[in-house]
Amino acid sequence: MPETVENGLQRLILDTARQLLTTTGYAQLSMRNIAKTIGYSATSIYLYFENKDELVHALIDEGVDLLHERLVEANDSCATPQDRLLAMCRAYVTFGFERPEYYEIMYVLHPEYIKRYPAEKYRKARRNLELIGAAIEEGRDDGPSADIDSFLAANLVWTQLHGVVTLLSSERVDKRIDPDRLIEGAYQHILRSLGIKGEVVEEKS
Amino acid sequence: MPETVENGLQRLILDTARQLLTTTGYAQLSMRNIAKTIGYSATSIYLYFENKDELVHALIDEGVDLLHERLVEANDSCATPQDRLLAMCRAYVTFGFERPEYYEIMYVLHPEYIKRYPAEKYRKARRNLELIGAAIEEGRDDGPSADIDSFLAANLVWTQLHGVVTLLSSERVDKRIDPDRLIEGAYQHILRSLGIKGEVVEEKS
DNA sequence: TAGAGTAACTTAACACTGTTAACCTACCTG
DNA sequence: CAGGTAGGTTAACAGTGTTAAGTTACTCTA
Repeated sequence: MPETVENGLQRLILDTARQLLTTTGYAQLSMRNIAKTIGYSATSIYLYFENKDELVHALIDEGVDLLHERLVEANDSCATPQDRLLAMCRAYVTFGFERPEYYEIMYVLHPEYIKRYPAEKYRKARRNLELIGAAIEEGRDDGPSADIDSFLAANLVWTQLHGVVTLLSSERVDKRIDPDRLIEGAYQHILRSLGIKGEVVEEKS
Repeated sequence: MPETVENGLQRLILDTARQLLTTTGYAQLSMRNIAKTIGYSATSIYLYFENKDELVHALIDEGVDLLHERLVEANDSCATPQDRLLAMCRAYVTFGFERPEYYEIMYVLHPEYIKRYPAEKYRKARRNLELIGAAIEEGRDDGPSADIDSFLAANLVWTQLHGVVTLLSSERVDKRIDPDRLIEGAYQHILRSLGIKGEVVEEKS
């Protein structure tokens, strides 16, 4: 029965859950597995989390923050709006492939979780889309339009990227399709449909 | 212990599974639930299906056929390639929303299933994309390009539609976004990026 | 200092899940 | 009539999330 000196068991549970999620995947993320690895009984978790959903919500929250960091980083690393948009698209897709477990609980898993997902966390998730929307807004050739339109456009970018990430990483895309070409094609697809004249460097691999 | 006169229990199991899937959703589709509704024991199912995966594969197969019918129907109902492409996009999205349980097992659920998904069924699923690819190929303004390119384009269309369907039906899209506008926007997105000059009728609702 | 209260954690149990092994029973065949 | 087998069954295993009840051990108060 180990005892944490610091903030207590809650932190330990969350850390273990995150580690278990990233190493063994969501399928192995059970209350009993978490408990076993920290040497507590499974029911102890319920002293700090109402149920598994709430625990997963906390992990989703971490994932949203993680993605946000990456998007901000991409956004800050480029000067022009076109480059910023493209960099954020790349950052999003990279996140999807590098942290599939996070991506899964954030955007793929059954929305039983989401139903009870607190509104405050929704707001955090929305920041990411607003970041994309801002780049679109600034990058428009024909002056600024209504805010809601660039937000809609951001959502269209999102759906495109989400489709690429999920279908590729679930291996549902035909093997004759080169993943990189599909991804780069999606970027071109996005830029062209937004009327942004930034050309994508042709793939070479 | 009811007894089927026709092809036997296999058919009955499959019919019940399909009905259970569409009425109560995948979450309630358990071996014991299927067995209970037909008045057999759960283990009887294993006399006709190796495991639950194989049963789900059969249902996926039905879903693929169902979607294919709808796409062919859409394809046949329009004259120009542009209209055919748009009609198929609409048919795909409509299928996704009208048969969410089928869509879920076909394109969303965890790919543990897909891993063992037989190659023959992969081929059937590919027909749907080839249908879209053909319309793109014919609709191109600048003459025919290589076959693989229009197939890639078809996959890009697919990822866009898939993203819209999954994010909308999992209620992850911001409530300030009108679903219909997002969907129609996706169609415009697709047509514009493909360089197809067919204009989409402006939404009015 | 004794007693009460409570915080932190445990075990046992319930109702599920997919799946396997062993069994039973009725029928068909040599 | 004996034997094999097709087509079912029950019991069980290992796993899941979750709840109820029980057990410590520490702290605060009269």
